Amino acid sequence: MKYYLTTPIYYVNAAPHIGHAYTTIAADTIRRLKRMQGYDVVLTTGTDEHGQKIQRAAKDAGKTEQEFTDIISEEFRRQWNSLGLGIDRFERTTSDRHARVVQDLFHRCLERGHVYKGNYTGQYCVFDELYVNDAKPGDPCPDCGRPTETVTEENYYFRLSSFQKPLLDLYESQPDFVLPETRRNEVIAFVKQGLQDLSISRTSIKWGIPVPAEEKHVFYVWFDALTTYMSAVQGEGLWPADLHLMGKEIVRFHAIYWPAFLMAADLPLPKRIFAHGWLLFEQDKMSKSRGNIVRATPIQKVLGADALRYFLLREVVFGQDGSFSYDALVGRYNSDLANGLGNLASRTLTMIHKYRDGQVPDGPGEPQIAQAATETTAIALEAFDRFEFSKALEAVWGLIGALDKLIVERAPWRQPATPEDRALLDSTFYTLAEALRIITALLSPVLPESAAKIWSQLGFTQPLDDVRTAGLHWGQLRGGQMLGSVSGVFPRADMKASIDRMRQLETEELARQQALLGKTAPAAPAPATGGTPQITIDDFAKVDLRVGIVKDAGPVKGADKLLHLHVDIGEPQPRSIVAGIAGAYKPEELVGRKVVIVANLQPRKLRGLESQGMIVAATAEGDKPILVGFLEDAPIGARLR
RNA sequence: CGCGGGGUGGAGCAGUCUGGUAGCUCGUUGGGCUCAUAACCCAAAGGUCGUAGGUUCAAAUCCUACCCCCGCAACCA
Repeated sequence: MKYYLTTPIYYVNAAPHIGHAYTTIAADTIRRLKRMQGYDVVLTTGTDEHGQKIQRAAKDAGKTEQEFTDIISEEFRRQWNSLGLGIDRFERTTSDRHARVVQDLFHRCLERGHVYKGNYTGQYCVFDELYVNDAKPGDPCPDCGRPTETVTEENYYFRLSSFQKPLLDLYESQPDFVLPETRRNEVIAFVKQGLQDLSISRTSIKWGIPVPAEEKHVFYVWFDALTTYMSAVQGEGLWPADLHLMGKEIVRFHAIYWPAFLMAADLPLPKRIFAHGWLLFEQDKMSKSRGNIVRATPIQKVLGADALRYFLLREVVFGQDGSFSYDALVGRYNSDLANGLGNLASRTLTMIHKYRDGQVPDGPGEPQIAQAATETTAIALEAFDRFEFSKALEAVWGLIGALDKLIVERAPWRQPATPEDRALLDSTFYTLAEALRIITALLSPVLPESAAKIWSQLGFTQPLDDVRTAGLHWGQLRGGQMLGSVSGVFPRADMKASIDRMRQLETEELARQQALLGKTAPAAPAPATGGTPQITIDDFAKVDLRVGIVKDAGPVKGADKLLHLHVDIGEPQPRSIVAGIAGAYKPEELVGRKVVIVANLQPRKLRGLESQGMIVAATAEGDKPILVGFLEDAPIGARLR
C-alpha cells in the first residue's frame, strides 16, 4: 500500500526558518508513522522558484535567476538533510520535467474548454514592475510613490467560476477533504460567495514556465506551483496524493484552485488537505520586518533535532496556532525529555545493569502495566492517525509516569529478603524494560534519533525503523536479553546558558542566510542614529515644516487607525490632513492643539479623503505615535528649521 | 454589520461539537526516597470557567446580548 504525502514547495525569496521546518518536520513524522503502519511512503517537498519577486531578488543579489534559485533551493535541501528528515522527492519548479507536467495540465484544461484568453487590466507601477492591487487609475504606487499606469495585458484565464458547484459537492461528499473543520468551514464559506475566473498566465513576467505555443506568456504562480505535487512523482503511479500538508495561509489555493484545476483536467483529486496553524513568537506573529524569525539550526545545535521536533509536536495542538519561545522550549526539554523519558531510561537500564548484570529477567511482567501499555499504544496510535500529536505524546508520558511510580513502589535498591521478593523485582525489571521498548518504538516517529539510541541501549541490534505496529504488543521482549551500555540521551540543559547559546547561533545563522540572499544588511536594525544616510542642509531645506493648529478632527469612516483633521497653518484654507493617529489620540483632544506638519508633501488620497500633508510625530514602542509639541508658544504658520 | 482566533487556579493549555463530581503541564508549599540526568514518588494550597440574561432537574459546555484581547484585510504620507 502506498501513501503519498507532500509539504508545500517553499518560495525561495527567503531562506528556511522554523515555520518551514514545522511543516516539514510534521510531514516527516507522518511519513515515519505511516511507514510503521506498513505503508510504502513517499514524501515530497521542494522549492517554488518562479515569478517577479525572484527576478527581483536575484537582481538585488547580483545573480541570474538560475544562480540565485540554485543557491536558495540548495539551502532548503541542506536544511532538511541536516535535520534528518526523510525527504523522498525534492522537486524544483524550474525542472524540465515539471515544466512539461504544467504544460500538459494546461493542455488538458484547454482541450476541455476550461481555459480562455482574456485581458487583465490593472494599475501597474513601471518602476517596481508590479501590479498594484485595488488601486484606481491615477493612484500612486504604495512602494515608491510614483504614479501608476493603467495597463492591459493579455492573460489566459481559468474558468474557476464554473467550479463552484462541483467544489461544494466535493466538500459535502468528502467531509474530511479539508481538515481541520474550521478550515473546511472557511473554504466552504469562501466558495459560496462565488468564484471569479483566475488569471493563470502573465506576459509581464519572464521568469516562469512558458505557455505552450504562446511565447510571451508565462504561467502564473499557482498553476505552476501546485502542479509540483504531480510532477515530483511523474510516472510512478503515486498520484493522487493521500495528503497535502500546509500552513493555514494557503489552504484556499490547495482546497479550491487545485481540485478545480484537476477536475478541469479530468485528473484524480488528492485525498486530503490538512492545514496546521501558525507558529507565533511569544504572542507576536513571526515576520521578517519584526526580525523575530527563529531558525531551526541553532536549536538543533544546542538541544538536538529531536528536542525541536518534540517541542513543536507536543506544545502546539496541531491545526491551531501555537507559540514558540525559548523558555518554553528549554522548559519542555528539561521536564519532559530530560527528567521524563531520559531519566526513566537511565534509571531503568542502570538498575538492570547493577542488580541483574545487564540481563533482562524473564517475563511476563506486571499485568497492570501491560494493560496500561496496551491502552496507551491504542490511544497514541489513534491520535497519531488523526494528526493529534500532542494528545498522542501526552498519552505516552502518562505511561512514563506510571513506570516512575512503579519503581518507587518496588524500591529495587532495597535488598530482597526472600526469594519471593527477588522474583517480584525480576518481574519489575522485565516490566520496565518491556514498557521502555514499547515507548521507544511508539515515540520513534517523533524522536527518531534519540529513540534509536535508547533502542540500542536496550540491546536491540535490529534497526528501530524496521519495527511495525504489530511489534508494539506487550510481551515481545525476550528474557535473557543483554543490554547495551548506558549513556544519557537527553542531558539536562541549563536554561540561561542554552538560551544564550541559541540566540548567539541564531544571529550567526541569520547573517549566513542573509549572505546567501546577497544581502549585506545584518538582522539587527540599524541604530537609531547613524543608520540613515547623511543629507545636506539643502536636502533638509526641501522639507517645509510648519506649525499649525487643529481646527477640527473626526474619525474616518471604515478606518480605525485614521483621523481626518483640518489644520490651519496660516493659509487661506485649512489643510485637510489624514493621519494614522487614531490609536493614540481622540479627536476632541486634538482640537485647538498646535502641531507640526510637513506642508509640501505630495497630496495623497486615503480612504477617499485627500491628505494635504503629514503630521510629525515620534514613533514609540508599539507603533504609538506621539505628536510633536512646543514648550513655549509657537505662532501659526511658523516654519521649522 | 469585512474575515478569523481567543478570554478556564500564578504561567501555558485541554475540556465546549455529543450538558451531569473542572483536568493536564510548569510553578509554589510540606513530606518521602536514593536506582536515576539536584532527578523520581506522595500530599496540599490555589479557579465567580470574560459579563449579564435565558433554556434545563442540571451549563465551562446549548441559546441571546454585550465587554475585552489577538491575528488577517483595509487605510499608518
